[in-house]
Amino acid sequence: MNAVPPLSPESAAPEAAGPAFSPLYRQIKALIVRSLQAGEWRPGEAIPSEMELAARFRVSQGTVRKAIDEMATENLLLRRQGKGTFVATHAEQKVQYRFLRLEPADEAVAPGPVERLFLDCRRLRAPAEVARALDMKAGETVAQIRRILSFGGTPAVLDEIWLPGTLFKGLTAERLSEYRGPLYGLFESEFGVHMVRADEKLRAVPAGPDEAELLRVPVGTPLLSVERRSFTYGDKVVELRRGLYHTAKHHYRNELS
Amino acid sequence: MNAVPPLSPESAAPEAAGPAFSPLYRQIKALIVRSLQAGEWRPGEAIPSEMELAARFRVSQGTVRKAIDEMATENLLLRRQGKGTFVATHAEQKVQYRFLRLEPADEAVAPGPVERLFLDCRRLRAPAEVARALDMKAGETVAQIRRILSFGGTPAVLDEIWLPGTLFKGLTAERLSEYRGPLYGLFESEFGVHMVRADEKLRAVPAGPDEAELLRVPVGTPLLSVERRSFTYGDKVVELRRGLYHTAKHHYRNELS
DNA sequence: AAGTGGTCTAGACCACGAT
DNA sequence: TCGTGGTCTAGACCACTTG
Repeated sequence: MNAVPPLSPESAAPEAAGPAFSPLYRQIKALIVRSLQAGEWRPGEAIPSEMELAARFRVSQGTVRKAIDEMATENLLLRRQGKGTFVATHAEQKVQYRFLRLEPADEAVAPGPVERLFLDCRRLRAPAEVARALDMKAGETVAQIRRILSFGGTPAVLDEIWLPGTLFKGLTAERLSEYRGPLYGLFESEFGVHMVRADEKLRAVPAGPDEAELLRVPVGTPLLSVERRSFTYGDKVVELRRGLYHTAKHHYRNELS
Repeated sequence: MNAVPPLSPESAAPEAAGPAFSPLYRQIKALIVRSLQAGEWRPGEAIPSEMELAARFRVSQGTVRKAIDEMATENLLLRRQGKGTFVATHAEQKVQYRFLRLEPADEAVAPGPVERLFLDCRRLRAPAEVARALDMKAGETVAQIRRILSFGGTPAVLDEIWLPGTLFKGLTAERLSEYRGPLYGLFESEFGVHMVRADEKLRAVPAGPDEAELLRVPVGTPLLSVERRSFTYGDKVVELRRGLYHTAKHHYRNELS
């Protein structure tokens, strides 16, 4: 027994250009991703057990397992032995601020909670550059947020965030201030947009006048510029973010392999 | 049949504090790592087939496979379907400069080859800070290299590299200049030291007088400071490196998930 | 005790590369 | 054609969590 007909490897990619062969577990994975995308299971909830999914897709448990394995290493799902497999979430997670790589330079300093201050939240027509990065037409409306993150009273991050207007309709400064925890948690629960992965481009730049004042540093101070594009399911860009990090007492940590 | 006696799960971690249980495939993985460490197979060479390893360790092919799977995702090994499984190498690899995340900001610009210029290569007693980072006693001898990387004639990276003297005995400026390709390739073939992973701390800093001259930028220009510790098998630190990246025409790329 | 994910095995067959 | 890694299955048992 190989697979239920509509799942047979041939049916997946009959084109001449693409990969000629797609293993069964990848097709299962794609189906599970589609269910996540459709909101069949919400962030934080458990998905069906491996046995149930195996029965549903008419494959063996091992095949489902391999599909889930990949999704777990991509941080789409979270396995907990004895309990089940859960949809990853940015809210109420042990590791808050999953995408923030900034950490205290001095190991002795306890990290402490992050203070969030929202400067403004507006809706406007997307500048050409922003529209291009967000895969939108120039002139469509976007939401723009500016905010500051502080550690122990000292401002360390100045963020400028751009979001597609259609996805974030009722976004206001008020709702931002009320919400506790990371922005991505709010995006999930209030707008049903789950950030799955991101890429970043880092540069060292001098602080401009406005930025210097907001971060309380002299004009020209070197800052770490972090340009991030965030994606949901299906590799769709849903956020453009430009962060300026003051790296006197913090640094950006990265692991290579 | 579970395992050959000396591999029984119990024997792996009888301590009270540590993890009470270590699956068989992790024990196999540890054995393979030990063989790599001992140089049984050199970088670029093929290791024995899964079947051979299964016979050697008296486990099933699936168990060996899971061990190798983990090592492949950690970039210790490289699987090539139909050919075999190979020891990862920094030399003669498609992706040269595996640990260098700098790339041209303008996508239109072809990357082109990197030009390397060695400024000096000395042996000296390790400053306290360097000794601590390299897990050495203060005063032991270390090798220090300074060099510049240029792209298309424009200097972009100024590196200062510290290596334990005991591991890199015959290291001279001459041998550095002669070798083609990434430093880590030379470390592998000439000194038998294979870099397996690294961590980095990034900051934005102003260019000092010397640095400014070498990188041909004005004093005070913001530079991206990249402090890297590199590890061999067994999590042993074997390199400390401080890079200053000029990020006007390049940026440091990172992926988050 | 029951249900979940985690491990291990054994065997069949497929895709790929070299010969 | 052969040997390699890659996929898929089926079944047994283990470890962890909850009732």
